[in-house]
Amino acid sequence: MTGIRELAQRLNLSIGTVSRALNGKPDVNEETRKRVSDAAAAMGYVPNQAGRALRKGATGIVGFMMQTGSQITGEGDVFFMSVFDGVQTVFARHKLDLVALLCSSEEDPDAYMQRVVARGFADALIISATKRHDHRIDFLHSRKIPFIALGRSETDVGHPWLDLDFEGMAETGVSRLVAKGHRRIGIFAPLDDTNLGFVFIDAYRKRLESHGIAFDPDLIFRAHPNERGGHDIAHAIAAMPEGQRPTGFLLTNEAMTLGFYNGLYEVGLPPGEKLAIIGRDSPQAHFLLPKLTSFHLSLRDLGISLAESLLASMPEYAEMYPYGTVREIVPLELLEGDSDAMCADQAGP
Amino acid sequence: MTGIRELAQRLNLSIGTVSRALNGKPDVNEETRKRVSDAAAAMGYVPNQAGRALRKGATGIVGFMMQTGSQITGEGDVFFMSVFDGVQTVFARHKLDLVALLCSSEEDPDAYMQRVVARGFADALIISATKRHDHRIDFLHSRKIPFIALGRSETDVGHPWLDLDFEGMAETGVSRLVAKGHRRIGIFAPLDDTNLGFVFIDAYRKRLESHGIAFDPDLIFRAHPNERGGHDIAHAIAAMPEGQRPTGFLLTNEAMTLGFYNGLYEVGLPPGEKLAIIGRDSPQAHFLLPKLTSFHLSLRDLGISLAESLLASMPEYAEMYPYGTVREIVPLELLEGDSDAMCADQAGP
DNA sequence: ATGAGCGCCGGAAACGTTTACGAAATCGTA
DNA sequence: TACGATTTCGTAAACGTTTCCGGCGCTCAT
Repeated sequence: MTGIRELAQRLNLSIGTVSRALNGKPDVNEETRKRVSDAAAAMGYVPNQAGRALRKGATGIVGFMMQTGSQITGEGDVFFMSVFDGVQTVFARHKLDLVALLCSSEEDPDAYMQRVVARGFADALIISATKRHDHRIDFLHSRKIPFIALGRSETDVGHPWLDLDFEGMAETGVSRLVAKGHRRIGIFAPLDDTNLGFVFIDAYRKRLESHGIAFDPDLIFRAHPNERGGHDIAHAIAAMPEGQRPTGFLLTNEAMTLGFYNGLYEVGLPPGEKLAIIGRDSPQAHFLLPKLTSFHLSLRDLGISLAESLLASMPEYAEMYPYGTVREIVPLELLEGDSDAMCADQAGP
Repeated sequence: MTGIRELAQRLNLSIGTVSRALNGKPDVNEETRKRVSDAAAAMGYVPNQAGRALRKGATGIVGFMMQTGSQITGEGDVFFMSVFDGVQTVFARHKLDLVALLCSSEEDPDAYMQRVVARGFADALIISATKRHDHRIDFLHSRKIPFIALGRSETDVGHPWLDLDFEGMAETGVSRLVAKGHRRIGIFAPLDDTNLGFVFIDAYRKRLESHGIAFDPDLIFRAHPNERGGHDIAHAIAAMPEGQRPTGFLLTNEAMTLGFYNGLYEVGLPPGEKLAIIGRDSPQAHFLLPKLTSFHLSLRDLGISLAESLLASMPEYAEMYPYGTVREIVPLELLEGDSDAMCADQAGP
């Protein structure tokens, strides 16, 4: 292994000078700086992670915490991959490395996160799938670890977060379906205490009542937010007496939208005919028939915002991203399709 | 931050003794060892990653390299998540940490891997989606980094690998379809030079010829190995003149199987009626109608084997996993369904 | 000519941990 | 009692890097 010592020796320089040259410190001659970086490239020198981290007290690593375990995957996997990519492109500009930290299905997620933090593994963290009351937020705040949450939460320590506009989706979704004559509008909600569930149901209920429609808890369908969950809901709907079934449905998850579509075909309730659907857009959804009416969001852009907002809350990057502590709800775009094109007279009683 | 120094001071011990006590070294009194671990737990002491890594020359981290970028995701995401979980449960037993290294869509995967290795970020690596000729293998071997490949490759440095039994899938798949009267059997192949493509096509061709059926390159459908790819193939088939279409089809990818199914419904070629299908099993596939005939494999078990085989090739764990360097093809189980139940007379000329 | 200022570089400490080595204490045995 | 063996612990070096500090040589103004 070629360390900074070999490099210095070969150049007849001290290791201090070499280090300063490589790190862009001011007090080094430009010519020698070039000599150093040339030699470094030639010898394939890359600074040792551990040594640098030990001295600087920072690792240059940001962790993106996700859940794994096929049956309880918090959100769609495609979702994470795209967001991740966006985050990474921003961090790369600052020579920060992003790693995905996937908590094993056998380990407690909170304990896992605490271990990661205590070891000083990452300088900053991105957490997702925030619960209504989330210990992780308190913990990270008490340890003064820079972090950003993808998702709002009731536990608020003044930390930065980004979240999708679930209120907006509920409101335009409900109003759009009501305008088409629907009065029995079903929605999806997660099984656990993920915060988005509360937010979404609240907004849905309020908007219904503003249209003079009573809230019916039987129209809230709980499932895992993945493809299978969507499938399950389709079957649950088919099992209901025909008069009690929803005539319109609102989904906020990409994978679930796909599963729901397929499930409806299976149970003989083709989307757009027997049931009006507004779902979430995704690359895969572009091939659905009938064309899906959906809420669109660039996940890569979401990742970029996430990264920039996190950097804004880190002292050493704050002046490059002078956003303050961002706490923002990002809107989604409505893509009109045919899946909710059912007209009023078909819409039931 | 509470370091080993504070801990030692509080116990009136030297840091050396504390370290030995915590690391299970023999020359420390059992009573003091207990005192130390109790105090460590009470103070919430966790050894600093960087300090330990610097001294030991090993990080205790294993990297699982994946590709990202929604359009070129090498394999299904569900696939990775499940395998990852299996790997992690094994590593957890040895206090090894597994992190997912996702190369950004903007960076060269090879360069990314070299940076990771040169920095001494991970002690060992898992690589996947091996190419027919794969630089990564040569590089890792030359650097003497323990690694295992998920997938065979022509570049062979005597390294350990695990791979799925693509020959077996081709052989039983072809023979099963031929037995039902099919003579035009289509298969999927990846667009790039991923090695599995070559292996699969070879076995397919040989088995066809052993049945006296001529190989027809038009029956090889190239696409990305994901849901959209499956969808694309369905449309490609529908666009063919009816006589030239395959009457049977073989898929080796989970996500693609799902996309293919849906695509076939869209283009009016329902699976099991107009086209016999044998695909890859997945949790999502259990809900397909007609019931999918598929090759099943526990991805979690695959992950476990992967982890154990990697450990077997690491000197410090070799005696716990005395497998030598494993280079193994793992078989898949055939799950009989109805998607290939089409009888001979329907199967066309 | 002399001191201040500046550009550039070398020396050395420091980060937190592990581990080789030696020392002290205890024990058993001749 | 004396001496080797054993147990238990402290000391200090080492891992690779960054950064503070001091020093050299040079220029420029006094």
